[in-house]
Amino acid sequence: MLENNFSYRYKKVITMRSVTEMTNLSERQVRYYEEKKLIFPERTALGTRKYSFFDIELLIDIAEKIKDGLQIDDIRTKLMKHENQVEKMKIIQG
Amino acid sequence: MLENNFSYRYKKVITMRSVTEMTNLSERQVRYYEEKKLIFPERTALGTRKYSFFDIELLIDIAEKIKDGLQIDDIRTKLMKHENQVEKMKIIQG
DNA sequence: CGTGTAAGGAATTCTGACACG
DNA sequence: CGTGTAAGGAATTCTGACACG
Repeated sequence: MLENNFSYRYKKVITMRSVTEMTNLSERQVRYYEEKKLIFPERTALGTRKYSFFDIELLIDIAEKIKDGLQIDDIRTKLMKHENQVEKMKIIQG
Repeated sequence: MLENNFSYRYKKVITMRSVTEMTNLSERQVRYYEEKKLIFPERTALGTRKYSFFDIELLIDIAEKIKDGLQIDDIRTKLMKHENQVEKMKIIQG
């Protein structure tokens, strides 16, 4: 029992199949969002994609924004902005 | 971003492949421990097993106990005792 | 008892492409 | 632009069994 809860959210262990089940997206959609640099799954030695719980959350968020009429490029820009802000907060807060 | 970190530990999403990679056990071993009622993976609609991070921890724990010379039946007994104690603590505390 | 292995079938995942609009 | 689909190959996972000890 050495591991801590915190890492579970970011560990890439989830298969495409589970991703489609949890997000209600198609494989095509999930791969397309990767192609468009919105998500970054890891690959096993044999090339199968692995996603984290965080990726799942992100995909659900992305799907919602698309449904609201946003374009993928804009979503990526927003995500990157948000990421930058998190980084800045970290630096400011020390 | 609705989900909470806590559930990640128990959600069954990890494939056999990842389990063997993370635990260094063989598929045979993992299935045998299930046969012996030490772990309880879920099944997808199509019959493939899914494990949680908690299952991974448990398997690592089990592997250690076996290496120490314990028998599987004894390990199961211990695990169940521990579980009962956790249950009792919950009742006592509230 | 706990684990390895070969066997065959069924389901998964991948890539690149064509299609629609 | 974002998504569906058919195509074929490669790797995964499953079960039941035989083996060793």
